[in-house]
Order: sequence, then C-alpha cells, then structure tokens
Amino acid sequence: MPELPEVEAICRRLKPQVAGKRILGVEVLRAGSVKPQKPADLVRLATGRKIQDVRRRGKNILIDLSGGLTIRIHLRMTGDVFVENAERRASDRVVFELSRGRRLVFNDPRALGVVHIHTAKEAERLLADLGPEPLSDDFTLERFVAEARRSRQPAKLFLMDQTHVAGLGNIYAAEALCRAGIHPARPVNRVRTGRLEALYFAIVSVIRDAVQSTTISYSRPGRFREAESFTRFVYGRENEPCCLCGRRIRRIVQAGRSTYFCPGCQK
DNA sequence: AGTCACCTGATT
DNA sequence: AATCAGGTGACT
Repeated sequence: MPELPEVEAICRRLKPQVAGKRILGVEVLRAGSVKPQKPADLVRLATGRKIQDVRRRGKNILIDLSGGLTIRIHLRMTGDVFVENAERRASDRVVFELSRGRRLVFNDPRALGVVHIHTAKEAERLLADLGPEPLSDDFTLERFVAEARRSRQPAKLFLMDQTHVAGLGNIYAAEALCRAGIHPARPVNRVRTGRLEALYFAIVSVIRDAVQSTTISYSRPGRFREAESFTRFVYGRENEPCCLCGRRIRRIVQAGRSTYFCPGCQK
C-alpha cells in the first residue's frame, strides 16, 4: 500500500510507541521475509537491544537499535508495521516481542516486503542510491531539472525511479504529473524546462499535502487502516471526467503498471 | 525500455 | 478463470 506519505504516517505512529523499549525476542514466522540474511541472524542481533529511534528514508522504515544496529523494513506493496498485543494473524511475518506482551509486528499479506538488520555503515551504503527526500533541502530545483535533462525515461518512470527523488510511487507520480501538465509517457528530457520546474513544485506540494492528510488509525481489534483526505485528480479514475477540464481520464500501462492521466491537461 | 519474478487476496 | 493491486530487483 505505501508510498512516502503512508510510510511516514506509519513511522510517526510507531515512534512514540516503541522508542526506549527493549526487544525481548524475535519470531520470524516467514523466513523469506528476512533478506538477505538468515532469520537466525535477525533474531540474534536484535534480541536484547533497545529501540532508540524510528525513522524513514524513502519508503524504508528504519528502526535504530542500541549498539549501532538498524532494522530496515521495506513494505513493498502490502506491508504494514504496528504495535499490538492481540492474536497473531496468518499474514504476520516477523514479530518483535516487547515488554508486557506488546509486540511490534511486521505484517505483509503478499509477502513481498523484507526485513533486514545491519550496521549504520551498511545502512548508509544500502540507501546511498536513493535520491533526495522531496521535503528536504537536498531536493533542489537545479538538481532535479539537471537530472531530468539527462534522462530519456518516460516521465512517470523517471519519477518512480527512486534515484532522482525518493518516495514517489504509482499514485503520487501520476498526481504530480497531472498537476504539472506533463504526459506520463513523454521522455523526460523532452519536457520543456518551465514544465520541469512546475513538476518539481508539483512533487513537493503533492507530497506535502499527502503527508499532512495521511493518518493511520486503528480499527479494532489491532488492525490498521489508512485514512486520507488527499484528493486524487487522476489515479484510479479511469473514464471519470477530469476535475479541471472535463475530459475523460485515461489509463495506460507503463512498465506493467497502470498509469492514469488526463488527455486534456497532460500533453 | 520491456518482461518477469516475487506472493496473496479482492474483484470482475 | 482471469485480472488487478500504492514495489522493486533481476533478467533480457
């Protein structure tokens, strides 16, 4: 489910729940969800450590432990992380036992997500290819435009690449392109500079709005739902009229994924 | 740049 | 039965 705003919401909810708590034990319920290490390594390295911080980098959740270790969780399509003390579900993949029966759970129905533990040094290396955080000072107009000039990728794939800017996925890439008036299949180096600048600002505002409007709320008992008030102009709206020009939203397939766009607004 | 593989569950 | 799903990495 998650792109940057959803992962951010999960981290924000998680941090006050687990910061300062100790990991008393680790249960790996699906070995393949711990990669590339052996599950036993995760158990051995995490057990007994204190959780110091919960951070996000791109779509990665980073859980800093005492002793300079970091647990990295990538949710891929259907992962979720939450604290509970309820019964285990079939789709729970890794469980970190905290005190008083509370459990930090990595749940992932499709089992595409992964949990990894490494030193700060390794974490840095693994995240080195990630582009700048769109809401940070590292994400500059100059750098973004310069990279776009050098790439022949279709605009949407350029945005989802993660190396030019971190955290955009299928929804927010489409929404940013719509707001900037760029056709998703257009080679990004053939987009006029003025529109690339508009795209830069569209990314920042789309992500800012989505972060602000995405919250994670419990729906008892212990399950999460995401509630968001972010308005999608195009994503998931095939054949609906565009809210700006009235033309019907179209769906195409790029790199095997649905792309939605407005043929009137995005040339 | 396209296609597949990784998985499961919901929907048509 | 077939298609689709808010992701990514490994192949051509």
